[in-house]
Amino acid sequence: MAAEAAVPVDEDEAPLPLGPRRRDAAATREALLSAARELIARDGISDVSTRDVAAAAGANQALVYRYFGSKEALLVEALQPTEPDSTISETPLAELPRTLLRRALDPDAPADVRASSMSTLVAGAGTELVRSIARDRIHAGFTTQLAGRLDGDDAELRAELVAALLTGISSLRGQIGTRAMAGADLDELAIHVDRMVAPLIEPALPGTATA
Amino acid sequence: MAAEAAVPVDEDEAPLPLGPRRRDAAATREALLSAARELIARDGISDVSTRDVAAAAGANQALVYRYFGSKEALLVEALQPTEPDSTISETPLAELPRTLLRRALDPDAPADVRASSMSTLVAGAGTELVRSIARDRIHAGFTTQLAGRLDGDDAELRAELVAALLTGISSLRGQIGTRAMAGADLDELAIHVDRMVAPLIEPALPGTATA
DNA sequence: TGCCGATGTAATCGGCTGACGACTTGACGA
DNA sequence: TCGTCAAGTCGTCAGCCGATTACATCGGCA
Repeated sequence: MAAEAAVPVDEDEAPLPLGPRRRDAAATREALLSAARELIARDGISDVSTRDVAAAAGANQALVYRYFGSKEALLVEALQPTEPDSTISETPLAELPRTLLRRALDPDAPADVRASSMSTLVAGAGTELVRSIARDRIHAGFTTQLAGRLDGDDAELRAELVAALLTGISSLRGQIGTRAMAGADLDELAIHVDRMVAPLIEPALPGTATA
Repeated sequence: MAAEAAVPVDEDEAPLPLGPRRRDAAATREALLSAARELIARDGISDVSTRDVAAAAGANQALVYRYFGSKEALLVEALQPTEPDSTISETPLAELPRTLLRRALDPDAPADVRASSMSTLVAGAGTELVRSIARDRIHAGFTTQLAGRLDGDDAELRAELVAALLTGISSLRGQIGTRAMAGADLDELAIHVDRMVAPLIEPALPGTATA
């Protein structure tokens, strides 16, 4: 399954034109991380074992403990975002709901994106460790960024409501496979999401009573 | 223990989680089911073992297999709704969102209600069995009932969007414990939920294009 | 060249799990 | 009184898990 294990055209020096890359600690570590993200995205956090990760990475299971110390530490590092995401801060507010929706539901996204997505984290929230990771990721990577673009005093709550909606949609469509949700066209979904999110992100209308 | 001259048959299904109920097959079976629901509601579906259920029920672990045949069969029966719920069909549409929200977030609800709630089912969707149960439960117990009260051709999709929102809120507030969501007052939440759900349940506005 | 640390491997340990079979206990009827 | 059978108990098996240890091997450096 490891697509990069057979072709040693990676960084560093490449004095070996042929032959498998052996005894490369950094590459092995990265292969374990990559395999962990792949399995997390495919099977969920709670269904990942160190033996599966090692096998998928073409490495020995004991190396998980040499390089990460514990299974938890491996998962924590695998669930970290690989690169900062500026979607929320750069997308126009009017296009933001469907942009976020599209990204949350994209099944072809890279494994590291899917592994650390909100719905994957919520689905694997069986341990306090995963719960705290999910809490921090949603807060730092979603809530504060979106809340910063909203007006009003309860901007943070409204931002989390957007997160809740996206998480719920992703769960019902991608995991449970509810009929209408799984069969719906993405644009059709986006229309409804737009209308649901609008009251949260639009500035308070003067004509609408606050009660 | 020959002191009692007459043994009245009064302790049939007394809700006593403790007490040496001996040689009562129906009661033991029910105790196992009740304990399973309690543990599912507390720890999630995937964290329930037959030994834990038996211990919580004050029964022997082997009895799980005598009365249910397998762990799966026990869980399937434990996740069935104990009584039909007419909340969706009887509550006025205008009050429905906050009524459903209150019920989804009530931490004092009976164990069987919490065990078979949408968020619990979604959180334990690690196996295809649980996924199919969640699919059926949401469809029969929520989607069709709510969709039946909505107008328009995509009523089922809009009903599932309500389910997605409630599921997401319940997950973020009850499991992850996101800051704003966990700290928000329920009435404050209900105001936003009302505004989010309104575009889904209100009859199509004449001024809005259907495309 | 020969050493030695870094890298990788195999085997194993203790624990928990679902599942099963053999056994014991108790109640009830002939 | 005693046989029978359901109800409940006990011990165990096989598998997977995280984690650890002892050992094998490669490769750079003196």
